[in-house]
Amino acid sequence: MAEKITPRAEDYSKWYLDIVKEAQLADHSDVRGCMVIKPNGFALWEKMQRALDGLFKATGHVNAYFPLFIPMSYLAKEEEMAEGFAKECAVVTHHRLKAEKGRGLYVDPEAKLEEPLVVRPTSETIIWKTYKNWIQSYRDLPILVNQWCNVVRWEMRTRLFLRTAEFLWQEGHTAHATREEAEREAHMILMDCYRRFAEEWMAMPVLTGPKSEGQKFPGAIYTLCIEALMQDGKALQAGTSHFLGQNFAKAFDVQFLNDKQQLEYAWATSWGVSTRLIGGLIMTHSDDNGLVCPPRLAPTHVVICPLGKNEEERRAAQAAAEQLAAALRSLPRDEFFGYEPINVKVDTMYDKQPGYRFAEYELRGVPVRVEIGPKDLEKQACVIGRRDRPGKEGKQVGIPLSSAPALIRDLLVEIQQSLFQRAREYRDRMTRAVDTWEQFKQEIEHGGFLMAHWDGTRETEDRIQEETGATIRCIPFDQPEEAGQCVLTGRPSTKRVAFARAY
RNA sequence: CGGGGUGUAGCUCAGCCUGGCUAGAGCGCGUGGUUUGGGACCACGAAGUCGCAGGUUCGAAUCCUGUCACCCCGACCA
Repeated sequence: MAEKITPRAEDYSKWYLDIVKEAQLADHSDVRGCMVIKPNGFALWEKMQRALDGLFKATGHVNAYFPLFIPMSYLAKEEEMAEGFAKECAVVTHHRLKAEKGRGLYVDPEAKLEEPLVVRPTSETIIWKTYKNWIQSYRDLPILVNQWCNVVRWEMRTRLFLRTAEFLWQEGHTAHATREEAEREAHMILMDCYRRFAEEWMAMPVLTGPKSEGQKFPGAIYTLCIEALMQDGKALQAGTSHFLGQNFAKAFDVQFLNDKQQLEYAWATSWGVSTRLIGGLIMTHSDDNGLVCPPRLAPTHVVICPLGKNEEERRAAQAAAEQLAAALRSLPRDEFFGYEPINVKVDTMYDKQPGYRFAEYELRGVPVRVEIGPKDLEKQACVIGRRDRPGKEGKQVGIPLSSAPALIRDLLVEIQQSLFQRAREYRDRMTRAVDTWEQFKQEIEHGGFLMAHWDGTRETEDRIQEETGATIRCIPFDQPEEAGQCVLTGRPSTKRVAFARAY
């Protein structure tokens, strides 16, 4: 079975690419480092967008849109950011081509732009340049804006979803009158939007907390992150929320008059998650049979496969399937499914064998599959299989058609919970405390998060990375304070931090 | 940008070293038939200017020169 997918144990990154391909999520495009997101993959992204957008709106944010192109001089205004992104920017230098017979198309040298335009790698600069015009008084604050868009970062090595030259994301950019309010915002986004989304929708447990100085975003005072652990023991940065202080307000001279009639620079945050989350979702739940998709984000919740050896049997089975589909679609809408109807597909690939059809929907990650054949119809019943327990083993037979809709609905909720629980158990099992350098070097080879004391210096972090490939992923909020000694230098430390090798 | 590799049918590749007559296989695709409760089989069929441009030769997928693209490994990253 499942010859199309390279087993995880054999080659994890090949397995990952097989899943992306076989679940029809995305393809490599002809453009280096860029992907074509196929309808299945995009449907997943749309579900993510909808859930996240709901969380942003519920916390007072609104959507807007800023230009794709950023004048190079804007990017230059904030030094750390300029330095951080300089090496990976796509640049527009001309505004016209020429078409000539015999010579074809070429760039018109006459059409050189006075100032090069950078394709946004992130939008802080152009947005803060704009905010200068929006902000004069404390009464104009806060500004709580988000945008859904694409960005380009000219990466050397790319992998579908995890790192592509162009990717889709959302970027929130907020402006506040006080430091406290901005910091509250950065924390709130991380905990109430990103953490909740990761855990409650993606069923992906995450560590939450600041990045170390060495890992923070260029231009930020500090960066908060959600950090997940993939099945191969490598960590994935799944989302970040930055407290930017007054760096961008100062770079773009955004001052406002506070209620004491004093001029003050505005306080900023920015935060984003991207299509990388799709990569994280795949590597958190999927197995050697294909994609496993948590029900809350599944483009299709239920597939019903009517079975029959001839026209007659098929007609009867398909009628029953359509009826069940209609019953599922008309179940009362609830919060779990985003107040949308359950999405049901009736499969009619009769030219393929049943086994092929079952395997196909396992590849695609449909959480629940229903089989209705002549044997079931005799008893007005059906067979229900759950994707998180693939193959024949997870099937329940003889479920009466009349009670199937409610049962399937509950099953979807249960699958969601069970995926989260399984992922959390794995993550917890792969998270362990280490106290000596020998232990550290040995344990890092087995992947997972190593909770170790660190002396807080950049030098130590760099040395650990050089020697082991591991970086500080997160300084978890919920890690208790305790006296200890740095795992490398033996210098005093008050808290363990999470080390891992990462994507 | 350094090191390695590959461009032949929609996909994966063989053929190239040692030039030769209609350029092959598997998968996929189409048609017909037998099948059908965990990835079926048979028959027939469609499909390639052999990455591109030169050169050598009676003759080039094959040899030579140039060029482009992509992949893998390193330095950078959501």
